[in-house]
Amino acid sequence: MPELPEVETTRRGVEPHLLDRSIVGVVVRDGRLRWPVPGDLPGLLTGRRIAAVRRRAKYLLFDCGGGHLIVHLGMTGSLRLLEAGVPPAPHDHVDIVLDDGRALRFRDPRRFGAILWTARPPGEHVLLQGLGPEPLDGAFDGGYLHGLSRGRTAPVKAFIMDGRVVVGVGNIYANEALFAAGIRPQRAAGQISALRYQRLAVAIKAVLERAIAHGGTTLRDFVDSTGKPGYFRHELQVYGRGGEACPGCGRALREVRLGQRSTVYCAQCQR
DNA sequence: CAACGGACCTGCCTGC
DNA sequence: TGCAGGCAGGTCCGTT
Repeated sequence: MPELPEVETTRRGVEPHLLDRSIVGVVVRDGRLRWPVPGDLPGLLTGRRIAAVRRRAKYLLFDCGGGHLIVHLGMTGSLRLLEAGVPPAPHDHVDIVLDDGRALRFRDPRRFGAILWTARPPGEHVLLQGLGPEPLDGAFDGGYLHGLSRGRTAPVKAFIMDGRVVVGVGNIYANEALFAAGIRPQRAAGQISALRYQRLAVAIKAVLERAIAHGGTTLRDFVDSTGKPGYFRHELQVYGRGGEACPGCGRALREVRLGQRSTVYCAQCQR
């Protein structure tokens, strides 16, 4: 599921309900996530007050004062805020129970997500080290992409999906941004001009911001903190539309596999 | 380093 | 109807 817009939608949904709430209990029904949930997570969290909910890349960071809970939603994860007494469904692996009786519930059918704890500044955690800039920050622009890409032979789509280059751009939005910028996904990253990278950086920012405004994209699993899907799916120009008419020129969109990922583009509009 | 394939895991859809 | 195979929003890890 979650690329940056879905994670940010989740963050915005849960934050107002968590700020200054205290954690009174933690229920781990299945701790077998991408990495095992720390066995002492209930002990680590119980009694702590949540001071902030931040996001770095696709990680949610819950500032608990004296430590941070790190949550990643993987491919199929979601976080919902539930009233007391809602019985758990399959794949509802972890509940964090708050002092108002409600619970933050983590669901993740494929268990590619993660729930970790760090007592250090979260940016020092091994998973957050070496990450590239946030795409919506000013430091991320066409000049940055152009400079970093010189000499690279990998396809530009793989380049912008590499978290060391820029974070938060997953398969859906990489396809969408490349279409908006008129760049063919297979083109070697190192042979794209500065001007075209400028267009690409603008396109990445625009598509992510629009997706956030629509509450993210739901293909199957993603729901926001209230359990509702995101509505950006209806705005997608190319992802999931292989064989359909290009919104720009009307020719059939092509669908290929690039780096084992479904890739859709218009051979006419994207060069 | 950079690039690439495989791995992790469950559910859903397609085609035989 | 049943079953095998392929595919899905991520990203780490090992090999070349």
